[in-house]
Amino acid sequence: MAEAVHRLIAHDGLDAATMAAVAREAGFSVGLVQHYFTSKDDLLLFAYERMTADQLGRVARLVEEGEAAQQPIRAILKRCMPQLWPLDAPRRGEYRVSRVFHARALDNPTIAEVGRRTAAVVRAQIARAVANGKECGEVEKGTDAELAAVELAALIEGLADDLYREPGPPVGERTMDGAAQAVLESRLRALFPGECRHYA
Amino acid sequence: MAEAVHRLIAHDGLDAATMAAVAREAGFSVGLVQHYFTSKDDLLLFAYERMTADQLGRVARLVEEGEAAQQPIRAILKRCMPQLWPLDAPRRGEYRVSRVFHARALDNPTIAEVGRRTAAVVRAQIARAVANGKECGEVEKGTDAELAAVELAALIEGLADDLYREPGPPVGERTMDGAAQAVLESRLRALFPGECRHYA
DNA sequence: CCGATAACCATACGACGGTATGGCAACGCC
DNA sequence: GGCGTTGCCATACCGTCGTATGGTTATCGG
Repeated sequence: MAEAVHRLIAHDGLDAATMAAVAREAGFSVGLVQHYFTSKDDLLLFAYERMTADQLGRVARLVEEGEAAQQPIRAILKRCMPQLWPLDAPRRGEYRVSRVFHARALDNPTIAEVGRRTAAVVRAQIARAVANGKECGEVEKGTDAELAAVELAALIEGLADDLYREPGPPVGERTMDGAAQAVLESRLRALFPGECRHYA
Repeated sequence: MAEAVHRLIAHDGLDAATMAAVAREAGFSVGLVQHYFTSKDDLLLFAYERMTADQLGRVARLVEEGEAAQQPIRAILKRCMPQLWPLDAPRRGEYRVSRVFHARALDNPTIAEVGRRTAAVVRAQIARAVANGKECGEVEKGTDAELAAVELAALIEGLADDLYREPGPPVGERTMDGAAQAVLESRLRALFPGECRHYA
């Protein structure tokens, strides 16, 4: 059912995610989804939490893989962050859903809390990455990990908006896609200038 | 009427901005707002355009003032950008409205176009500021103005989200407010390291 | 002064969405 | 084998919202 909600919102917006539509999309009856979710808000909240959990899970897996392959932290971050960018169809869908809930969070404390928490998790993960970088020599000692995390997290979010608005084709003489990648790359290179001294 | 729409959305969300509510808030009858706006979408679009125009106008005025006072470009930018941040009540209102329309833009091409245009204007203004900075010595010649503009614009947007979520009080041991200011300050200082050679 | 256009209003209409209700089938415990 | 609990459904209900309609007042050019 959560998948149905996700599909509907991703494809046609929140208004399309009516109880009847969700039931139809999921192949059940309206009564059944009522049986599992006491209200529509419950349903939406569940779908939202599920999606954010998915996203965080994906990046966690990437981090794990990267660490296993002994990649430098900068490289890991560079692979993780575009996970939250609307670069292909499924992620454009996720972006759409996230924006919808972002707006809904303005008047729904529960949803706002989910958003707040995931944002905090993202920041914390980046901060940890930077701290680790200081440990292993990729990051200069003077760098403020918390501040760097705030910056990078904000950058990802902001660039995601631009990427959604201007997909593929050019803005000016460069594609937004390339610009976003370039900006991220440049900031990561500035924040992680060194080489890891642990891995040969 | 546009003001009424703005107030309602800013205070109670999009759902509160019903035709009847808008009419009541504005002190008119439902029929009258129908008289001026052929549909609700029209009304919302108008209110949205009005708000973005307001914002851009404010920024433009600040730029003008700054130039008149012969402030360095970095200082001007530093004063302009928080205009788009939800730091006080009216700007929190604007932020809320902008998020609502941001979501609505996902399924409404006209609104999306307005968002796209204003984002482009913001980017262009920043890019021009950077270019001017190169001219007058505040910015290093090697800096890519377009790229810097994309970065700064994205940064503002992303930080705005954080600021709305975590107003005033602390996250970790620093207020988000301070963190955002610090991040912006640091990036501006990195991108505008020099002094203007025109003004004594 | 008059007639038309614009400002303005109260209300009716039609549609739709979330929830409530009552009921049917199936399964498992006594 | 009965019986209650659970899974599941169709549909009725009620509120609300956007819009349509018909009419009333005011404004103003000729």
